[in-house]
Amino acid sequence: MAQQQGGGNETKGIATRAEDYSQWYLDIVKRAELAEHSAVRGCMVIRPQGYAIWEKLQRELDDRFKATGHVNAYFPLFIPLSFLAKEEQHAAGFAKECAVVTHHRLKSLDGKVQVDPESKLEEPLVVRPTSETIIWNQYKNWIQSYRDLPLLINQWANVCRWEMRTRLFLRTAEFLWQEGHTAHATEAEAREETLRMLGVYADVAEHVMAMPVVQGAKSEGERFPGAVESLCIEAMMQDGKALQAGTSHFLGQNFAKASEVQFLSKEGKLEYPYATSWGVSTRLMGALIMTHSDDAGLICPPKLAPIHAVVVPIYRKDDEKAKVLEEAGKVCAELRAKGLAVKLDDRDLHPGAKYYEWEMKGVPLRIEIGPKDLEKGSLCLVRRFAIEQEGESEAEQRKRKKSFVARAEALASVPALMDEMQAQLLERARNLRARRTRVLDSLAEFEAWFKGEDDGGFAWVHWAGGRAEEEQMAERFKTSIRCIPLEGQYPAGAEGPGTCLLTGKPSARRVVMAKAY
RNA sequence: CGGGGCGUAGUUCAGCUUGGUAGAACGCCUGCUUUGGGAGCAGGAGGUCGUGGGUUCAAAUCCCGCCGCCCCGACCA
Repeated sequence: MAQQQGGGNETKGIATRAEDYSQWYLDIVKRAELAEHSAVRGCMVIRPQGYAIWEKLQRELDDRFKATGHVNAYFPLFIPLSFLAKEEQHAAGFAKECAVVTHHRLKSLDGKVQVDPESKLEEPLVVRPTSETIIWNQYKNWIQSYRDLPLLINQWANVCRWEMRTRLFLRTAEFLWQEGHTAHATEAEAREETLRMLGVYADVAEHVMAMPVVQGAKSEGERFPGAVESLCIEAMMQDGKALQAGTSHFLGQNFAKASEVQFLSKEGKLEYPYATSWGVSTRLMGALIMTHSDDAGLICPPKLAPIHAVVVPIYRKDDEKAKVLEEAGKVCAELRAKGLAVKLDDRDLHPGAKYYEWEMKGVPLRIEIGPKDLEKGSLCLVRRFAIEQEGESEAEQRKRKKSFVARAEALASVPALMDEMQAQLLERARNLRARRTRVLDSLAEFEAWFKGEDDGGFAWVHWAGGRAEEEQMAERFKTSIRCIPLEGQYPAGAEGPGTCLLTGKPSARRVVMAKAY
């Protein structure tokens, strides 16, 4: 193991995926300095390394929102309790995980600063778990005519869901996200919007995060509270479990009715607009980590890497140092001129220490420059990862990641190398998912796979059960319907009707079942 | 909410059973030697031991209360 050095590795090593997948994930988050626990239960601190990735992800998403006609706005953090209560299903769905503000003042009592009991709010304020109700309350003022539609708004915000159990990035009490809230004159238009934004999410997942996803609809039991239909993208993590990576909901007229929003149509009729809402969160950071990283640390796709390449100078004596640093500076400048983010690591540390650190932090490319390179006019390029080959030793793989290339050629090759690594990561993730995907027709096969040692994966199975049957599957196998895939999402041989593996009833199409985060 | 664990230096932890001057490793700072896969030596800085009370000549240690965090499970748009 690369990280097992010099015997006492307690403070240096991280758990391997094979040993303890869950611990491995936590180790990466911590050691790559992406995030850490705060003093507040369930709330994390996103550190600069992690936030830089989130910012790039935000940019990719935001550009696409703008390109599809949306604009950004901002609504309050606090939602009056009565607003949340307006849509019954919605309120019930979030009731168990709300933070509530009940007072507005502190007071020194018995020498201690405490909540002033006399400052009780007339109406409690809920810290938004999602913003449909407060936004639609505002839309009431903005929508009167069909000419006001469609209304296409997105908000970047933090939300709070008082989860019983939290995990860094994957489920935290407070998290960052974006939530799009749109209003449309017709159902068809709103449904089209729901699909369009799901497509945007799938595009970002695959082509920015290099993370393949299945696009589909949620079953009734997994639907967003208040939605008519919930669409989602589901990704597979390296342990075979599913992670819901984004959702796009068709809300029908539920919120318009709850907030009494109506508009006059072209025909002069008073109508309720149709709504959508869609969101992705900092959970995507967890997805990114668990999709690509290895036992040496984070692997970050070039499109999201805050640093594309790190330059590590190598020298012995002062005169060597001066020459090497001069060359390193030039190399950095030339790469930056190509639009790459390059870091010169000239700290007074041994090169090996820097290698381990930047590998842990997931920088795609390392460039070593030493006296030998100056002499030969070459650069040493070391990729963060190489596609695994069967039967290959670690030493062999390490060698394959490293290449000595003539200076000009090396510099010219970097942009293409980034594209290549981006593509390889997607391919690698696709292959991994394919290895853990099965089209199954019997409960016996299903049971064997999910009760086996490796937790199964994505099972494409025929399904005609209802909520009760879903719960039965959850109890027996800890699996759930991740989604009912959209047309075009089905792998070869999985299309068409069949019979439900549990009930034996006829089924129109297969669904994806898996264990989930 | 159930089960388990933990709160002592920046971090990870030892010390607690059997009360008696606050410890280690890593990290950090300084100097010298080093630098192509986690450097070595020497010196140094750094802690009201989570919190409130009790027992005692004396409490990190024993007793009682409280608070907080982590992990596993239940739950989870």
